[in-house]
Amino acid sequence: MSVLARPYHTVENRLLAALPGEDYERLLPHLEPLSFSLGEVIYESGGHLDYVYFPTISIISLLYIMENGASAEMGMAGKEGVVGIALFMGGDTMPNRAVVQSAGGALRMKAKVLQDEFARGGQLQRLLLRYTQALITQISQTAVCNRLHSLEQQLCRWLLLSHDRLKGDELVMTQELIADMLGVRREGVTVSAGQLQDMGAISYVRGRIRILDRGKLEATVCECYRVVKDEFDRLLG
Amino acid sequence: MSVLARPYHTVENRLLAALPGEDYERLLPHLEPLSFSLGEVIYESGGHLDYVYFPTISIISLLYIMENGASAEMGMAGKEGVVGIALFMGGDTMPNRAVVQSAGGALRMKAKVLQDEFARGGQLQRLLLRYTQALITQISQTAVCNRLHSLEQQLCRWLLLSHDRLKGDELVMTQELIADMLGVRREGVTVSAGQLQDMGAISYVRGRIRILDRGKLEATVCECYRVVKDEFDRLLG
DNA sequence: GGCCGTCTGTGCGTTAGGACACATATATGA
DNA sequence: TCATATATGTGTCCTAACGCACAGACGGCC
Repeated sequence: MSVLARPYHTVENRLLAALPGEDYERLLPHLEPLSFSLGEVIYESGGHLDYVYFPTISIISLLYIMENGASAEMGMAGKEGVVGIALFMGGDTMPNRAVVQSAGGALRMKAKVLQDEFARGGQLQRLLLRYTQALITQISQTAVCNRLHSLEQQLCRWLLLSHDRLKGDELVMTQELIADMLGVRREGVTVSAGQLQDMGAISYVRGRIRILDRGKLEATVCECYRVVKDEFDRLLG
Repeated sequence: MSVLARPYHTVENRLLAALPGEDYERLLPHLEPLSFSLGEVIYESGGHLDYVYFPTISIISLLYIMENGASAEMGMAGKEGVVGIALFMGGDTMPNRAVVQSAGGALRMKAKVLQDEFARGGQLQRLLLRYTQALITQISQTAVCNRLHSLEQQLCRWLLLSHDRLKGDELVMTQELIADMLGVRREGVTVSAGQLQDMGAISYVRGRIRILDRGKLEATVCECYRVVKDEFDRLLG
């Protein structure tokens, strides 16, 4: 079976698209398409997972929620990755929440099927581990960026990472939600987004962000974006 | 071979100590003890690794160094873990630096030996993956803590995480170096460390910190410490 | 049209931490 | 014993971001 003959939605996930035909054929019957709506919680902190999810055009945000309700994003997963790494890493659960940041499709696979396939030690294992390493870099860079860079730079990083995982140029997301992701005040996002809008990088209308000029975002962002992007390309490109 | 019959230094690394006797015997000839001195760089950002390192009484810090020289720690590894996860995750290198934060012993194993053993899919693979998941939680919590908590709380977290990995109560580390780890100014560390000293939690004399009262540190620290500690205990305990 | 809920814009006082400048204290070695 | 390098303690000013309050502004629905 050639790549072109694969169902379109399957190929849209880059991990699945990178599987050799033989592995792909074995797994195809176990892949079930589904659709996520904005804000949907895929798993809770410490919550058990029955499936792993391979996003196709959706974006999933990994958030940590503090005891006092404050939150901050540690990373995100889109068509380049998978949600539910605890299932093959062996820990079964993670102490964070996974929330749909951008509505859209995904494919799910039963935990048991994934674990069995992982245990074979083939290409899927290799891909999942490399993806996990890239995710570690993304989380690390979030830590560094949180420490050392301005809100405006972090917003640029977040917008660029999201844009890379989006189909078009429009992101449906209020400033309030972005503030929750970045772990900052909503007003702070208003100010920084206003600056990006003034320079013509984005337009922002009531929960709809449109990326107008990536170049301007890339000129404003800190090095953290590039580090993460390069590492994903290196490991999975 | 019983656990007690194992060379003392080997058992001091908890990952190795958790191996079944059969696996342990196969790997023992490939474990080579060595000693790290304070400040030694184990690998550079993007640098190739010939060995993985299992710390016994040393502590290794994983730092990201910015283009402008600023730095921030993303995580640390001691007797509970291993340095060089890129070798079994498949990425070969990581975009960070590993530096000896506390001098002491470790065991090293040739990359090839580790990779072959990992590919067997046995207990070592399981342990390394679970450790990696715990490390992800540590890095995530660093990101969240950097965003949401005070320098004093972060210093407490750092001291407690280090203390858990230390043999005694004394840590040889200047405030300057702690500042580099936490990604803050040296003066900020002086002030926060002064507060912890005033409350009798630690004593601090020219590059030697002594933990006097863990309880007081635990009363000051944010929830991040507990989340990380519990996750390590759950996954590797 | 008019109401209401949601989203965004803005202002103002507060605060944690940064940048910089020094003062002081301790170790080491000539 | 003195010089010097290293480590820590303080002070002053500055800035980014926070907390809070409230003013539009837009969208949907009656």
